[in-house]
Parts: sequence; structure tokens; C-alpha cells
Amino acid sequence: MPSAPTEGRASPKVIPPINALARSPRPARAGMAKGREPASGSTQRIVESITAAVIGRRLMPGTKLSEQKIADIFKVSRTLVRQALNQLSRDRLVVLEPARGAFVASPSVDEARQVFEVRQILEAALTRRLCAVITDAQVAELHRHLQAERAAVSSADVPGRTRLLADFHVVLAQMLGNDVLAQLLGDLLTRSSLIALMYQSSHSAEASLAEHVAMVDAFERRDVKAAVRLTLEHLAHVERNLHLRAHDTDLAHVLNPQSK
Amino acid sequence: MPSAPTEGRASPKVIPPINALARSPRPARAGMAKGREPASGSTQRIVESITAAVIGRRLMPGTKLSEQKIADIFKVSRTLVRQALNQLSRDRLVVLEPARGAFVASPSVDEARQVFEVRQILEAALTRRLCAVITDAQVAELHRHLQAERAAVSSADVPGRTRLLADFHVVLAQMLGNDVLAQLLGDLLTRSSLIALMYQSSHSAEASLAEHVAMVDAFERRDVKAAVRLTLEHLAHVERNLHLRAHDTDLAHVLNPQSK
DNA sequence: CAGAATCAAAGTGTATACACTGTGTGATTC
DNA sequence: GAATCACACAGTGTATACACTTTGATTCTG
Repeated sequence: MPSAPTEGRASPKVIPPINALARSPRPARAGMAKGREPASGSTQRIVESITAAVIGRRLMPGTKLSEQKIADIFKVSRTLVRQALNQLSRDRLVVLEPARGAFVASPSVDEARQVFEVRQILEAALTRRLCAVITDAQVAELHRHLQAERAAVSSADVPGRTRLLADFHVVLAQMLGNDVLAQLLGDLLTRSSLIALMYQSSHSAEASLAEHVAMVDAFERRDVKAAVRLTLEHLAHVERNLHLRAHDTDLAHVLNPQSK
Repeated sequence: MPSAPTEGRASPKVIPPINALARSPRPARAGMAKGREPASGSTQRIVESITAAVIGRRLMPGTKLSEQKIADIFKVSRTLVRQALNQLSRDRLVVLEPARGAFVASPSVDEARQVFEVRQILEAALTRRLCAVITDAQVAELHRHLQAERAAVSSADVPGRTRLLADFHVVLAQMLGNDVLAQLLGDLLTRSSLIALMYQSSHSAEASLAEHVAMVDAFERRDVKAAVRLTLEHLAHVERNLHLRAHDTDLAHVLNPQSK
């Protein structure tokens, strides 16, 4: 087998390989705003790097995550990589196919709808409850967060922007003081990011920001009705701007003769 | 140190050791009604056994889960046991203390309250939505489930009874057709079981069953108002019957001189 | 004799080695 | 010449080995 001079074997498909992991911008807690310390450190580093790479669009859905390659990149053994991949599979960011390997998850349309339905349920209730107990200091903190979002939206930092816009919702959950809820919502937001990426969300960052501003305004006025309505509308907008047609990872559809 | 004739070293505390794992009633899917197949099989077996042992009150909170002992019991290497313990720690059923080992979780009072708050949010919304779309066939299935609960409540099978009473809620979630929601609720119910066990719930199985019956009745009449009210009341009853006083794993309270 | 430092045993954290499954290539047969 | 079978390679699944941390006991010291 001639040719293929560089780097051993070439990638079999057009999907770009996982070299995107090589440079991870910041070493410290790049992930969502969830606190999970009691892990071996090294494993957590890998989890956060891969998470950041996925929601940062450097790793596309379907990409194979070879254990040995990742191990080489992070200069650790496959043991730690496997731990990381297991964690990621519980977060539904990767899927593990037995004896075949790990792949970046490709959420189905159904799964996308279900995630947004649960978000509607949780965030509507969250908004309603938070509106009743929010303090002036917390409102001020929300304003500060909006300021950070404005800065991110202006910049070209797509991953950072995505993360900040998602963090807004986690911050709300944390303000309620319910860590269980905050944790759950954080996981759902990570999945939402992957979904938005996969279905090419056309919802602009500016629109999200504007809706967040309106929500904070309602919080400031302690207007429960408006806050809940704005929350649900925001989620509906985001979901409606997804291109939720069969992106078909199913291949039952793709192979169907009558489809074209 | 005399006495302790059997089994090598004796347990340091009064907490019974993990030999409860030795006999696992059924080999197949003893856990909650959550479908998670793509794991190595062996690992999943261990996870389910430990889960069943915890909610079956054979493993009490705080019990140390030594990797080697579990490995010997299941006749596998520590590798698989570690995988299982990692999964369990993500389910919050065990906590992993770095370089110290794994222990059955001891949910704090705060965590208990938070879990029940999230359950209220999710289950109220679930009930409201399900009431609008439930079919006669599904109502019939609920009646069948109640029949199974009746049988379990009559028997002395405490673990089986606990599992069936919890499954009722998961079945509701599955009927809505939202797997994401069903999965989330399943996890929360597992945690609830551990909480109920830890805080010595005085809520009788009979009372839970009666409340389930009332809920199904409301579903059958498609009475949304009543169904939601009964759901919330049911959860409130269960929570109020927990002895949520400082069961103090905190030991900041226990050691406090003014506490006695 | 009380308290601090030392050391050994046990157990976790990570790496490495080996077995087995799945995949793709090449030879063989019809 | 096309399809099938066999084989080799890559890669995952599990076990084992080794290093380091924690912990309890023993000994040394004030």
C-alpha cells in the first residue's frame, strides 16, 4: 500500500479527526458551571476538554473518539481516557458502542424535543419560584451577567458566547439555592448546546441576549406572569429556530428509496 | 483484640459489612425501570446489585465499599468494580472520597428537600400533561400496576414493595413518551429511596398505595385539577413523613457542645 | 506518662499487558 | 469476473502490576 507518507494511516472519512483536542484554551474549568471536584483531576481535565471541544464545534457529532489517540494527546494511559468517556456517555455527550468505540453523540429529533420539553417544565417552575424570592443583590448580579453576555456577543468568540448564554440559565437555578435543580439544568443545557450545534440553530446570539434582558427586567419588577411568559417564549423561540428535520442518523430514512 | 472469630477482620463500626451483596436475588435487571444497555454487562450487573442492596436496606448509608472485596464477591477485577462505583457516584448513590474510597451516600437534609422540590416540579407538570393525552389503554395499564402494588404491599417483600411504589411514578413518565423526563425522574426516585431509607420514613406503604389509587382515579376522569392536587399532596405527605432532623453526617452539629 | 514522630499494612490511582471482538483486505472458488 | 471465505490488523474489554496516599500502631522523646 503506497502513498500515505505522513502520520501513518489517513482518516477513512471526511470527518475531521480529533486533533481539535490538542490545544485546549484554558486548563482550568472550561466546562459548564457545575461543581464536581471529587474526581481524579486528570480525568476531569479530559472530560472538560472534550466537552468544550464538542460545544465549541471542534468535534462534530459522529466523530469517533479513539481511546489511544486521546490518551496520547493528554499524555495519560487509556485507563483515564476510558473513565472520561464513561462520564461523558452518562452526560449523553458521547455514545459508547460495545466493542466498537466511543462517538460524539448525534441526538435525534425526538430527543431534542424531549430535552426542550423538560427544560420548559423546569425553567418555568424555576422562574416562578425565583421571582418570589429574588433579592436586589441577585438582580444586580443578573445585570452583571447580562453585561458579560453583551461583551461576548460582540466578540467573535463563538464557544465562549455559547457558554455564557447557557450559563445564564444555570445562574438562575443557582439563585434559587437548589443545587439538585441547578445540576439537572446544567446537564440539559450541555445537551441543548450539542443539539443547537447539530441542527444548525438560526437563533442569533443577539436575540437570545435580548430575551434574557427582558427576563431580567421582569425579575426586577417581580412580575411573575411576565417572567414565566418570557421564559417560555424564549425557549420556544430557540427550539423553533432549530432545523428539526430528519438529520437522519437513523439511516432507516436515508436508505428509504421513496425519500428522494 | 479478642473475639471476631469469623471472616478475617471485624467491622470497625456497628455498620454491617457489604456481605449483603453476596446473594443477588435475580441476575437480570433488578434496578429501577431505566433502560441502559450499552455497558459492558458485568459492570451493569454490579451497579444493579449495589443499587438493589442500597434501596433494599442491605447496605446502609456510610458503609465503605472496598473495591477489592466487591471484586472478590463478583469474581471480577477491580477495574470493573471501579467503573461501577463511578457510575453509582454519578447517580449520587455513593460518594467517592479521593484516595479514601467509596461510601454509600448519606444525603443531607438540604439535599433531601431539594430532591423533593424538583420532584414536585417535574411530577406536577407530568401529571398535568399526561392527563390531557392519556388513553383508556394506559389507564388500564395503571390499574394493572396498582394491582401489582396491592400484592406487594400485602407481602413482606420490603425491597420489592419499595421498587414498585417508586416505579409507579416512572410509569407515568414513560406514558408521556418523554424518555428524557422518565430517565431524570428515575434517577430522582432512586435518590428518594435512599433518602426515605435514611430518614426512616414513617409513610406507610398502604398510604402511598391509597394515594396512587386516588391519582389513577383522577386520571381516569381526566380531572386535571384533582390529579395535580393529588400528586402534590402525595409528594408532600411522603416528604412530611420523613424525619428530617439533623441526622448529622455533618458532625459539626454532633460535636457542638450546646446541642445536648 | 502524654504526646509527637516513624513505620508498616491496607487500599486507592494509574499504567501496562493480554485476550477477544470487529473490520477490512486479499486469496480462493464457482 | 463476482461473491465468499479466511486471515491479519486495529482497537476495545478485562486483568494484573506497581506507585503513592492514607491510616493505625509502635516507638521515641520531653
